[in-house]
Amino acid sequence: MRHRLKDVAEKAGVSVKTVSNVVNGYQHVRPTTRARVEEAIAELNYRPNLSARNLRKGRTGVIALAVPELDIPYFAELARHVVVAAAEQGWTVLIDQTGGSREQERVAASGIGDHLIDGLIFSPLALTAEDLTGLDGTPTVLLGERVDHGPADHVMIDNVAAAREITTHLAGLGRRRIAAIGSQRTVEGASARLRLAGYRAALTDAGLGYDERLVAPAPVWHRADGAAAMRDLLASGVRPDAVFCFNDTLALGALRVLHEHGLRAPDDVAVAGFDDIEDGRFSIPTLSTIAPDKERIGRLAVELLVGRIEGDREAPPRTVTAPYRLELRESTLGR
Amino acid sequence: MRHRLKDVAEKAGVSVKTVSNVVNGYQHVRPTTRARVEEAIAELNYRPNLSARNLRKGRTGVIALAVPELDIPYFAELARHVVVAAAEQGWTVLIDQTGGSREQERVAASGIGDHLIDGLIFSPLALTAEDLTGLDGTPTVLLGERVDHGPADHVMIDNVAAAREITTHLAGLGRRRIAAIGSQRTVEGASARLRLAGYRAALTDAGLGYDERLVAPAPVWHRADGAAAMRDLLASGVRPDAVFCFNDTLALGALRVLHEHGLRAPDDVAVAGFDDIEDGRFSIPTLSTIAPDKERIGRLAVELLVGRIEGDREAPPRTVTAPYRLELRESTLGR
DNA sequence: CCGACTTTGTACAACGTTGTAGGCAACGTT
DNA sequence: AACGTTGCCTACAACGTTGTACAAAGTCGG
Repeated sequence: MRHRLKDVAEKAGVSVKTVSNVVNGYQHVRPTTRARVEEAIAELNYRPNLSARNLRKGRTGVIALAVPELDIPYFAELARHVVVAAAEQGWTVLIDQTGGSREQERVAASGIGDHLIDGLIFSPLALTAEDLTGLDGTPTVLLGERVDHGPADHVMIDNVAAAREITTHLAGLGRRRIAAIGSQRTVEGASARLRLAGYRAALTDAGLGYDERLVAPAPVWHRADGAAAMRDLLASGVRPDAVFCFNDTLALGALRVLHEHGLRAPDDVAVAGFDDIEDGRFSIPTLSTIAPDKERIGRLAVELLVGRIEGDREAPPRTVTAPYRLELRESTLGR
Repeated sequence: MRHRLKDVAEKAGVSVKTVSNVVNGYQHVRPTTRARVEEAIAELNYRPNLSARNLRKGRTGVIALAVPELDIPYFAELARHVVVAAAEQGWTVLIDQTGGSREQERVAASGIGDHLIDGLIFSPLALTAEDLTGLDGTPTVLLGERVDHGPADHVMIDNVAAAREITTHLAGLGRRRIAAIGSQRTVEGASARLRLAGYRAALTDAGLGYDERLVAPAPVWHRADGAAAMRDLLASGVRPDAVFCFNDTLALGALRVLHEHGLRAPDDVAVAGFDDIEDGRFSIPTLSTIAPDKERIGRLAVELLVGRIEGDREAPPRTVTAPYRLELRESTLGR
């Protein structure tokens, strides 16, 4: 059976509030009393009832992390960092999968488990800025590029610069026909738009023309979509000598298809990705990529959110930019 | 601002309890009253406070899933299935990462967020049966092979049979020097022991001798460990012509090292894994593996847990076995 | 040894919800 | 007309905790 403050109080011969004071580490409890209470707590294996505490305090100590899909490695890795950063500050993280659908995302945004959470770290795909303004005021931090000047705090990396940098790397290898995989025409495709912009800027920098036939769309960014896009590129006869994929899973799918066609990376086609997921360090060949500082992103998101929860909720939204690194491996450099 | 039952009640001109009755769908509320209340609810955008409801009802509607690491794809995929299965029955899932350490696992087991959760689905690595008996009686379902006859419900697949089957497949290809990667001598290594047993049984079936030098240990089962183990095997000069890796990430690491050594899979060394993670369908070569029915496992775990929460908590522990499939791909069959 | 102040502890109310008990109409039955 | 029955609704208490107000005990300076 679970025990309550009352049980501990009776056992220690003090009032309920005194036990509460001990549990919460208040001063003004005589050491002898404190010891007696602590003994009773240990003996009964007392644990506070969080629902009651939350009801009283108006806080739950739980924040939610909403991501499109956990089995996209990037989000799984990010989740780990968020959980760790939150735990350091005594917060529990509830992880929610939205599947990337607008409906699910709206449900998540408007209060997973309703009053269960104090704040939300949210990596939206489909949601628009307007969807977010309708929130009841749950403190929210956005990850990624979806909403440019939304009503919430925001952690991002400079997608345009990163995409430009890695495309420039491809051009620097002497590649002239650099393809891109992952473009999207939908509203959801904010990241895609930014990365495409970086890609185009790099082409201009390198004095290369922009050829629309070298840009392959991918509705979502799974391995299978990268594979399909690469197949289309090869079938269309445009013969790229390099491909910049807008994320790593796309790139892994593309590598697979190149292999199926008997083409070698990077000899025939250099391949670069974006995200630096674990797989890319062991793929054949290993994958050159943009490595966002995920640990930093997770930590910043938690800091912003906790600041919002405990501080001024009406302060203007802040946008924080996290650093990234160029991680060059075999898929562009060879062995 | 958030509204309470009381606000709705005042607006609708009824008592607080009547609003509660409407919210909970009780009968004996006149349609006209119900309509008036519902209108007020909509107008105020009322959401029940779960902490208060939980306090009153003694239930939170939240179950936790504790896994070692989310960025091990197997667990991420499993998590998705658990979340989906739970959502279908109206339960929210809180995902917790234990990191596989005994200490963290014990914390998780003894009540993540204390009274916040009604039950726990738990995939332990390091915890022993005794650790679990100490629980306060939070309904728990175990996943995986750790605790054979522990005090809790259990969902598993037949590891011995599966390992035997895939090893037999390797032998059936005519391979004579079949190595194994992933053995563990620690208490944590229950899965490792079972899979090793299946491997040995298959060797016997095939009339092959057991050669200890062909069995490489791996303290944890990440890609890097598979790579290290494969390197050791090659360096030791035992030259296997096949490897059964105890999970897919180990196998991907092994494939990588074979490639670095200029060996081809499956021509020189056939490679098989275990878990059927997404990566294995796009790796080069694609990976032959044991495919546990993860969707089924997730669903069974939720069903067992909910049954435990809502039903008889004292019933004897049940063990349920989920099916698996042999998924043969290029790493053993070639193209 | 007294008054003022500090320390230590207590009683009570409140957080928002739901279960229990019961009240008041309206109805049909004797 | 008196009665029990049913349908609809309300008042109250309780879940376990903590903030507020205050009482009791201890300490200190004069």
